[in-house]
Amino acid sequence: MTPELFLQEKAAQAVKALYGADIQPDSLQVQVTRKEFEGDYTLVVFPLLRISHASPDATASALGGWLVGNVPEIAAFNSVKGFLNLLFSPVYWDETFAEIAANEDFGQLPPTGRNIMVEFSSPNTNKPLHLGHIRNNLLGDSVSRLLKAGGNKVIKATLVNDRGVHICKSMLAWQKLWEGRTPASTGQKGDHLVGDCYVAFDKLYKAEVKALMDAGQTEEEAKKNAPSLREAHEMLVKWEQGDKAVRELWSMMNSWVFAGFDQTYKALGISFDKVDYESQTYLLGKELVQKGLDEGVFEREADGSVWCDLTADGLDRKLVLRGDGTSVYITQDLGTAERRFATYHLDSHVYVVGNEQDYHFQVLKLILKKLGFAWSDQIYHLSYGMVELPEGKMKSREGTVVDADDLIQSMYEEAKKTSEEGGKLADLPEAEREELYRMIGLGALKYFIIKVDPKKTMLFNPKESIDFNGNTGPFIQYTHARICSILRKAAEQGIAFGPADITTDLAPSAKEIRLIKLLNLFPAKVGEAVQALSPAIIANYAYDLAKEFNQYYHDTPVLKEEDGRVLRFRLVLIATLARTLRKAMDILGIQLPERM
RNA sequence: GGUUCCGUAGCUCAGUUGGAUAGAGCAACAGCCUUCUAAGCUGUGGGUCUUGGGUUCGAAUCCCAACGGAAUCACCA
Repeated sequence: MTPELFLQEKAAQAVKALYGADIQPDSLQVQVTRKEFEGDYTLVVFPLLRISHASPDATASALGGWLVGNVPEIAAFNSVKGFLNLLFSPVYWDETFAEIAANEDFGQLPPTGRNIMVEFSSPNTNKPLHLGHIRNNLLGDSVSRLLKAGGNKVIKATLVNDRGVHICKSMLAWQKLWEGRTPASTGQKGDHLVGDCYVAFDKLYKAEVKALMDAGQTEEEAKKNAPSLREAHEMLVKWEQGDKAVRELWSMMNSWVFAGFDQTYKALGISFDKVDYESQTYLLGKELVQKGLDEGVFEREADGSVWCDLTADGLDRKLVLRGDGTSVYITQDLGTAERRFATYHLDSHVYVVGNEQDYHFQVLKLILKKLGFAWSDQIYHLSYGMVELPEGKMKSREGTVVDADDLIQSMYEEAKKTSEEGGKLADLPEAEREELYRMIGLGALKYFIIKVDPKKTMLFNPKESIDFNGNTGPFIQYTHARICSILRKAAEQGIAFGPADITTDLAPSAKEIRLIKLLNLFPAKVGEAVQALSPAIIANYAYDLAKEFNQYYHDTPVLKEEDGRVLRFRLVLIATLARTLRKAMDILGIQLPERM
């Protein structure tokens, strides 16, 4: 039981005993005492004044007196302006800590029996991944880990957008300009090669548009009439008809992109349980259109197109099937959602998709609800904000995108540079050092992205690069490495320790109590983060833990402690701290090195 | 114009179901390596929480309005 719940319960008993009133324990407000006051937890007594009919201080004193007299765990109290500060006994903290230390899975919440699918990443196969995709990938991956820590069964899924006119554009440019070039022949990563094709197409297209406009066409006409765009559309039609040559070219170029993506995913430490390809799912959802028509949820226009009228819900009319009978984006999403809930017996489905699609998901949920699917309420759009550069939004056409591979590489180099300046790893074999640089660089990148509340637009300044000091991934990794160093030395000295070394007659210092209190918060933080689908909560918690340790470390020389029992107590404390840090950072997908 | 989201220190961000004197980091300045790793620690300066109302014992937090910024409102995905 958390101290908060414990106090609420005891305080409710106190109110009953003193004033004879029955109140709900959870209606009482208990919070961690601010550090400028003396105490561990604080009960806010204002809401109780109408029951006590006394002044805030008198009420607080009466309650405090009762609690100290009747609850052995509570050692002392003081009251300040309506805030009742309560001090727990050292025994209480010893017991609390002993429970944490003995629980190998501390922070892992009990099983919920729920199956949750998390869809994220969902890349287009016409260009390489950039910083915006990184935010998506890291969020999706850590939310998956978070939900797992919350006791759920999680399926990580991605839907690769491998078909459509945008891919045809790359294919066309390749045919026209670079036929014969392959990743093998150029040594270029496949996704970058195909991305270059896409850029080349755009250049060609723009030149054609300009030429047409010079010849007297309006911009609108020119954009529609540019020959390369027409060719791309023809190619898409051929693709849909299953034209052999087009399909072969398509498969080949897609395979290059996949190989490139795999490399990037591997570098990011991200994997999926289930990969869907849009080329195989884009026809899904059409039978739902019929169902909708049968049930009168949809209506058909004279030209054959099918619509869903959402104006009564404050939205617009939404097209769900084109006049020519082909499906649109949302048709497919309706179909995949239905199939997934049925196939995987999902209780919930999280979509990690940028906030530019807020409207789309609003519509998706609403239509599914109108179609009578009870699970439509269990669809969560984890909507995240854009990553902006100091100059504003990233624009691929203006070459202001931050490429994912480049960024990962530069993080690695930064880590290597910083580390070599310190020179602490000189004795390690090269391969191990390389592995550490990779871990630290990636840790810096991941933490930088994840620590920000998902829904906020965030800013990335490439010139200032990502910091390795302060509230950063490497700071937490460094803290862990320091703890490991102490534990290593203790082992060298032959000191054995374990949870059994925590006995109730040891009085933890004020700083140790702060650490225990903080540790104790972890499961609640996980619960809160699961509720909010926000790994940022865990990131900021891990930072607090690390910072608290660093302050402790600074003036508590653990290994110099002469009293063997106190020494072992402290070793258990920091070992538990390290374990909790690992669990927290595991939720973020960040590895913690033992040295750095 | 409709809808949704955001606005906290010079900059990047925290801030729990409304609670005490609003917190970190970066940047600036001043200290601390003979002591378990200085990617660290300590200190100083820096705020009309965009603005104005309202709700109440109490508001950065909840409600309304205004201002500023973003996204979206396609037979694109």
